[in-house]
Formats: sequence, structure tokens, C-alpha cells
Amino acid sequence: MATAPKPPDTLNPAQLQAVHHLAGPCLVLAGAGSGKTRVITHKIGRLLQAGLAPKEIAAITFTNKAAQEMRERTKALVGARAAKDLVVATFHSLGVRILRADGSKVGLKEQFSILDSDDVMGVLRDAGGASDNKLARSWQWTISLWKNQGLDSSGAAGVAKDDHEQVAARVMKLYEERLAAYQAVDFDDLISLPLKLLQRDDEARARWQGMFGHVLVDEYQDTNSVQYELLKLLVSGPDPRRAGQFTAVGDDDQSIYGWRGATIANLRRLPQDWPDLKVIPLEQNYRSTGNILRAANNVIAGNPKLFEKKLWSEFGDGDPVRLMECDGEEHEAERAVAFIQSLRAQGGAIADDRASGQIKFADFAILYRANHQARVFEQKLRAAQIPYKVSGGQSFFDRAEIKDLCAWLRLLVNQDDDPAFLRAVTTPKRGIGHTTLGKLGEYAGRWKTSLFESLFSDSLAAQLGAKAIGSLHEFGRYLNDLEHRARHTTGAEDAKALLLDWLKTIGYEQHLYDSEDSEKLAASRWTNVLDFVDWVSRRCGGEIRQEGGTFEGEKQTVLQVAQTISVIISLAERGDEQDVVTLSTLHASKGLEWPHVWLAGINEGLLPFKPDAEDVAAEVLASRLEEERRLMYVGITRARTTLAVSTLRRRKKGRDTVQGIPSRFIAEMKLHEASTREDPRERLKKLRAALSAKVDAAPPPA
DNA sequence: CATACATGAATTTTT
DNA sequence: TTCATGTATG
Repeated sequence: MATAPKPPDTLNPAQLQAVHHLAGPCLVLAGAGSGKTRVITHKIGRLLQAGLAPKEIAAITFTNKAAQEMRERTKALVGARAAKDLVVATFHSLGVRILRADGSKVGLKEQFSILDSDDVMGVLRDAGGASDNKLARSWQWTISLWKNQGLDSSGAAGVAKDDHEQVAARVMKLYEERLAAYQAVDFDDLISLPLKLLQRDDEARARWQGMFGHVLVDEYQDTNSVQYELLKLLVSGPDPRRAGQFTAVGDDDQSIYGWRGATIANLRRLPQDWPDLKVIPLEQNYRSTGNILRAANNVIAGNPKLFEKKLWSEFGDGDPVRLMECDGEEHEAERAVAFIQSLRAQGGAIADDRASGQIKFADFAILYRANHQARVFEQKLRAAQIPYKVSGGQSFFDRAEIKDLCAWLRLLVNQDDDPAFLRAVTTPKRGIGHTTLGKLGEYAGRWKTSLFESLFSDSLAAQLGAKAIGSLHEFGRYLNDLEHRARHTTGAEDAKALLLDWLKTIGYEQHLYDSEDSEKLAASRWTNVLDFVDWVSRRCGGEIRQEGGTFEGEKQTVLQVAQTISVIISLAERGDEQDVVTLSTLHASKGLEWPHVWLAGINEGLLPFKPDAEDVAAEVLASRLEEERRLMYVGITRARTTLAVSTLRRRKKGRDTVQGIPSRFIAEMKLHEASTREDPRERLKKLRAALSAKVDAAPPPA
């Protein structure tokens, strides 16, 4: 029976080589499941041993979650004291660091705001005069892609291909002007502005180049060209002991974010830009069985190779990959449920040797190309009383009530943040309607000031009624008062008291009950608010992370915490440890693994995905197909012991049902005929056993 | 004319 | 699930 491989206690030769290569640039090509996080953490340990101070070592990731994990794993290896001063940051938080220190050199004042994507949409709708969300979204999309290529509006105007892009470039110009006026930046600016800053300012560049003795970058294949330039600048410079001291860790075969600006050209460029680059492939896989790895290798062999690399494992073949042909989506979901139930019913027989006998729900993942595919699976799982979670569901920080509060906090930090002002001034309602705000906006626009700054102007007062002016002034005064207190309040206890007092003063709880028609919903929103208050005040008390032990950091004022709020926003991952089946898109599954994985809807049109009608150049089509193939590869390599791949015989398309064609990637897996087909009678028997088995399923999440 | 409800369609996502 | 569009109703 299948036994999953187990990572050894020591590093293998390739890993050792990567860890001990300290002099000069290093590229680690880390295949799926090859122990790349181990390499990064051990290398950090080695660098410390070699005499670098913790604060001279930077480890850069893409997500807060990855940063957190790296911090914890490093802490476990080198101890809390050394780990504390390491610079473990996301690209974006590093950008914030640079801008907070030197932003004045690109025209930013010290307290700038960071707009989230909702704010950006609002500004764009406004700037472009669009009533239509779709249009604003497509502008946002286009503008972001341009920014990720290092273009500003004038550059964009040059490359705009069609009418739509021409308009987007014009809107981008207005957008840039607004952001400058608001003293606000968007997420893309957090990379591009630091780059601009370091390019322009010799003093700042020298300082930042001298700061790190070694920079490690995780998921290097996901970098976009702006991130590449920023990194390159950081690890260049005159000091030979600093220059070229970096380790990039990535896997060209897992590059699946080309559509948002990531480019594997960055991998190609690396050996060119650094002729003494040491390239070390990690090919030994500690995750999957031989059959799974073989399928993965066979699929990815269809792509042109950038670097030579082939995964292998010391462990046995394990179970064959199962091919599941299903009639339709419903049938597919039913079979996935049966798959889960039957494996669980068989219990320890095929249990992963790292699991303890009983197979847990959390050992299963159902992965798919597009979010909407989750729907049917949710239905069937609920019906079978199998608990699940949908990854990439609404984040705690996306909830309206949390955004309301964040708007206030942002406004405290930067009173010129107009989007935050508009949200805060109207939540809860305080007798300031759109007429008043319209006049205020008109006034601010005329004098090129922010809304807040216009509040107390005498000439504005002349245009508005006494009541409106009264409410506006009251709001302004309260905000000033609150800002003053937030500036001087530190420590968890005091911070919490301040925040609760604020909520009480603005009547937020009442507001929730008034605006929500169900009392239950209002209560749950209020609970979120209280969680948020807790979260903020813990950070004021100096707590950095709560999971896997708490870091004691410096105490911070409420204002300081408010400042970093849009960046820290990492899920207060509650219920992370629950025993539930995971439903996830293939994209969101990268970096994760499960003993038993079901890849759903592996059909032509879905994977590889085919947009309905679009005329694109042949080479674009080819490179998209390559990325789809990598996506399939990522999906396959998530599985440790059992992999099931399902296709649909019938597929809904528009209002009619069309014949489903199995994805070409299924053939590319080259599953042996014998290993793919289960004897139907055998299957029926298993199914029956599974259905009649007692399954102690907990109720699904709400 | 505006609101309510139903119906249908849907790339992928982080900061 | 969410978002947008269409139909029916006041």
C-alpha cells in the first residue's frame, strides 16, 4: 500500500550545497516538495553562523502567510532572539518600510495612506466618470498591469493598443493626480515608488544597499519586472561584500501568475545579470509517491525547459492515479464525496504514515480551476455532512464592518485621505448627506485641498446650512481629538479602552443593528468588530504573531498600528486547525499539500482554460497553454499518496449542455491503462462499503 | 419610474 | 458564492 515519503532529518547534498553557498548570487530551483523552506531557514542559520547580524538578513516573500511561516520556522531553528531582528517581509511591507523612511524623496509625506482595491475602484469610478463597476474594474486591472511593468500614465499612453486602453491610460493620468492629492498610494506603488526612489536618490540608495548582507527571495518565479529591478538595486552597489549577496528560490515549473504580471523572464535574466550565479536544482521530492511524480513529470515535459530539472523520489510507486470520468458536475461531486468517504472507511489501510491511523477530513483537498466550480461540491459535501472550508473565501478584513473601522484608522493617520474620509464621515450616518458632501467636494476640488482641510473653512460655511456645518465641524473636532489620543496611547489595555470608547462615541454597535435587517447578522458583525479591536490592541501591546508562540515586540501607539494596518492585514486565521476538507482553486493551492487530492473538471476549455471569443496572437496562446500546463503540474504535485483526476462527459456551456472533452493534460500524464481503470465491480463494492460505513461527520461550517 | 425578486453566468488573486 | 441583467409590480 502507498506510503508517503518522509523528509529526512538531515539535508541532502543539493540542499547542503544551497545552504553553504554564501559567497555570491545563488539560484535554487526548488521542485515541488523538495524542501525549499528548509533550505531557506537553514541558510539563514548558516548566515548567522557566518557572522551576519540578524538585521542584516532579509527574507522576502509574497504573502503575509508565507512571511509568518518563515518567521516561525526560522525561530524554531535559530531561536527567538536571533529571529526577532531578522527582516522577514513581503515585497510590499519592505516597500512600506522604504517609503516610510524616505518617501519624502518621491513627494510623499511621512503619513501616507495605502488604498485597498475597493478604494482604488472608487477613485477610478469617480475619476473616469463610470457608473459601471465592470468598466472601473477593467481599468483597475489594466492600470495595475501597466504599473507592474514599470509604466506610468505617459508610458501607458504610448503602449495602449485599442480604444479601451487609450481611455484607461487617460483615466490613469487622472488617477495618479488624485492619489498625489490624497497623499495615498496603491499596492503597486509600494513596489514601484521605492524603486523610483532608490534609482533617483544616491544617498538613500547607498544606505539601503548597505543595509543587507544577504537577501533571500522566496517564490522567485512570481516576481514581476518592477520587483526584479527593486531586488537588483538592493543587492547591487559598490561594496563587494554586499553586492550580489542573495539567494533566489523558485521553480519555473510552478510559475502560474503570468496573468498578473509575473514573468519567468526574471529567471532567464538572472544568469545574464549575474555571471557568477550558482544554479542549484533541488530534485529530490519528499512529498509524493512515484506514480504521482511520474504523472507530474510527464505533464510538465510538454513545456520547453528553462533549466534542466526532473523530480524523483526514493519511495515506492504507491497507488495508481485514479481517472474518474463523470457524467456531469453533480455526478462529479457525488463521486468526490464517495472518494472521501471510502478512503476514510478504509481507514489506516492506506493511511499516510505521518497521519495517525484514521484519515482526517483535513487530509483531503478538492482543487479546481475556477471558483464557481466549488458550488456543487459544497452542496454535496453539505448533504453528506462532511465539513469543509472554501479557501480564498471572504477575508476577515474584507468585511464591510472591518473596512468601516479601517477607514477611520486610516483617516487618523492621514487626514487628507479622501476615500477614508468619505467612508468614515458617513458611517454611522451623522446628518451629513450627499448634498453637503457634494458641496464639500466641490470646494476641496476648487482649492485643491483635501476634504478634511476644507472642513473648517469660512467660505465653505457660507454655502451650507448651519446644521450641516455644525455636523461637519463636530466630526472634524472629534477626529482631531481621537487622533491626539491615538498618538499617545500605547499598550494593549489602554488601546482597547480607547478603541471601545471610540466605537461607543460614534454609536457603531447601534449602527450595525439599525442597518442590518437580521439581528443575528448584526450580532455576528459586532463580534467581528470586537475581534478586530482585540487584534489591534494586541498589536499595540507589542505582540507580533499569535500562532506558534508570541513574539514580544516594541509597544506601539494606536496611531502606529493604524499606520501599518492595510499591510499587516494577514488573516486572523481562526479555525485554521479544524478538521475539514479543503476546497480551493489550483492557484490558491500552490505551496500546500494534502495526502489525498481530487482534481476536478479537468476538461478542455476549463483546464486548459479557453476564453470564449478572443483574438490573440499564436505565441500568446502558446504561452498561455504553457502556464495552464504548469497549473496542472501544480495541482498534481499537491498530492502525497492519493490523486484522483476527474473529467466531465457533459459540460454546461451557456444554456445548453455540450459534450465534455477530457483535457489534453490527462493524456499527457501517460497513466498506464492498467493503473487507471478500476474494475467496475470492485468499485461498486467499495462504494457500497463506503456508503454504509458509519461516518462520524461533524456538521459543515455555516 | 423605482424597487424587488428571479434568473443566469462566471478564470486564475495578493498586497 | 457574487454580480448584473431582466421582468414584474407598486
